[in-house]
Amino acid sequence: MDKKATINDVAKVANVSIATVSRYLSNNGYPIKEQTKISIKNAIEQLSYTPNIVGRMLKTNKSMDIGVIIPTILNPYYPAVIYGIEKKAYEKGFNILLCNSQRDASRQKQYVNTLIQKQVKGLIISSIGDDFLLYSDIVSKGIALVSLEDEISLDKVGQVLFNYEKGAYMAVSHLLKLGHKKIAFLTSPLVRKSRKDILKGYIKCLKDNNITYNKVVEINEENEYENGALLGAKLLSEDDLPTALLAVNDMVAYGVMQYLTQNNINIPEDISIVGFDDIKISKMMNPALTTISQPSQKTGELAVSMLFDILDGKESKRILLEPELVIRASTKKIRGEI
Amino acid sequence: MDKKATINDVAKVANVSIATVSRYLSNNGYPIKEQTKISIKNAIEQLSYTPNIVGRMLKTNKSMDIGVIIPTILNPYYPAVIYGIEKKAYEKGFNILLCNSQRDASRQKQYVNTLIQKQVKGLIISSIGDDFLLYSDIVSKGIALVSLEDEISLDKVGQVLFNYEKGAYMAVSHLLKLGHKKIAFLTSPLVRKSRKDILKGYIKCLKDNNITYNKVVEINEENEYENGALLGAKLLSEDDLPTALLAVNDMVAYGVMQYLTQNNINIPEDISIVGFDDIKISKMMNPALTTISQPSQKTGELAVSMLFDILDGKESKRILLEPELVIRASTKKIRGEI
DNA sequence: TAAATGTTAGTAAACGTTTACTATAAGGAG
DNA sequence: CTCCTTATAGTAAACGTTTACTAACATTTA
Repeated sequence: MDKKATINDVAKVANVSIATVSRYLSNNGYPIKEQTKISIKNAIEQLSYTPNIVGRMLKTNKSMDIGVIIPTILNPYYPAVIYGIEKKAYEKGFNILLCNSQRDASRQKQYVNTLIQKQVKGLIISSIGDDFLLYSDIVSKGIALVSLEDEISLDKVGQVLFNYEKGAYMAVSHLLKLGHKKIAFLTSPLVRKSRKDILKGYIKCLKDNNITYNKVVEINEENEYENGALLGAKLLSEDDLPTALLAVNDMVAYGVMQYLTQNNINIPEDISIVGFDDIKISKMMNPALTTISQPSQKTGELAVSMLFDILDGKESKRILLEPELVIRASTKKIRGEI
Repeated sequence: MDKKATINDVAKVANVSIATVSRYLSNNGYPIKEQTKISIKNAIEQLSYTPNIVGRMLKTNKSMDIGVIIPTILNPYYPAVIYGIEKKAYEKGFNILLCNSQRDASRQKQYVNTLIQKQVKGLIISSIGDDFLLYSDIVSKGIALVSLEDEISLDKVGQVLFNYEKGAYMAVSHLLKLGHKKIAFLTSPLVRKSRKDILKGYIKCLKDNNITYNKVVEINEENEYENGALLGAKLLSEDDLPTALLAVNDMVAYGVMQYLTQNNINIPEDISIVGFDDIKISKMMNPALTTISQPSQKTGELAVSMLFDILDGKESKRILLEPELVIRASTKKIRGEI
């Protein structure tokens, strides 16, 4: 708990200059006598000296941190993304500053500011909304920026996107093929572009198949866990029940499933349901959830690679990941069809 | 992308000294003329200046980061803990450096080193194992340390513990009350103290109730998601099947449930199962999982409070959280009993 | 009116590093 | 024996802040 040892202390004990100690530590080919090396090594041990990265950072301006801003860590989709990010970042010796915006724009802005001030090398953000000024501010500070999911109309920004519209289209197609004609879309607030795209895909597929029935059930709450019950209740309160559902994400789907089951509606016998994301547990649910797979871990890994590419001065890219339909037990042919 | 503006640039533009700018920024009662304030404000805007926290940190030695090391982010228990940590930390203006040890001791050690070098103010760790040296190293560097789940025999370390043994005892009691006499314990490698404690509770409860049947099914894999199938297979490969199961955590329970269901064993009709953790989705499973509730978010919040207490020089505490049995649908009276 | 006080601002020394220069000694080339 | 090179090490100036001193006024106070 005493004062931490610095490079000066080490130099004094080893009876060399701080430059030599610094060189010893940086371990770049600079030649140092074996003798000297040993005494420095001993001094370091004796003082249990640890380099102060803050000092180094100030001098070299080489931060080894990347900021990560996500809307919520409670939807397992994001931990999976973070897993990918952390994995790749660790390989490069980078650390992650994790920020949870809680889907709150001012909180997100505050986090961005802090991260800039902390001199992060890069920033990966799954943003609440399209805040052009925020992004350009980051970029103009020389910080590599990668956006997840939401499209940003700005140069020099890496983007790992997902074809939400197509995903929704595939989901609805699947339900139509099973004979469903009354398909509802259950969703959290339609604020993010990704969600709006899902809506688009849903509408488009219905239109393309000349289905007139459509029902969008939206609620104001952001908390996905509790949304299920709310959405379920709202759904059941109306007449003309659908026979199939598309949920904006898997978590919402679970909530709805649970609510419906509790209200004696069987899945998939009475109502089929398709989720969105394919988080790990979706295959463990009973019934296992049919869903649109979005490669979360890969998204994280790609984001980091892209970030390093930008830092290396390469042209910033834009990747559009394609959805995949994973058919499990929560969807089946409509009653009466063979 | 030009050179970032510094406090010197601001001072020059505003035509004042850097000291004045610094005072303006720190916004502590130091009196500054309105006139001066305005010109500084303008200069800052004009240059779109952002303070460099690294410079500040070096001078003040006041880091606003806390390191968090967890074994895996893929088990939703940890994101919930992180949620609690982040929430509390944000209130105090602290940021989180998230590290995923992947249950790998050397990786954990490396992360600890990096965090020390980054001058984190505190460190919250859910550790792989009991590495006394590692801990004392941290403490001796003046970094506040809080350990989650695992007990550390070291002064000055905050500890948020959980009564695993009692939890297991309660789980087994519950199963016994339902008439089960053949209860197996399914677990990932018994390396962490927490897991060993669960085993203890399991054994003790059986002994207290004069039950001789016991079966511990352990596998070497750490990946909880895939464990289920492995454990399930191992279980079914033996004769004398149990009628009830205790899983080391909810994720393992899901895996097992899924495997058993696929092999035409119904839960809870054929086999009852109790999990451990009560992660959010456990109530959304179908059947919903009976489990021992471990307050994840609260654990995170307590850890941060404790950390700040230590930083404030208060006596470091040790909190033992008590388990709670949450009865849901995955357990029922043994076949034949009324 | 002189001294004391309050307001406002500047100077310069840290904080712990890295690194461009510079310096010394030793060994080879001519 | 001079001159070059190579191996090794030191000096000191940065990096962007904060802050203890000091300074210059203006305003009270006695």
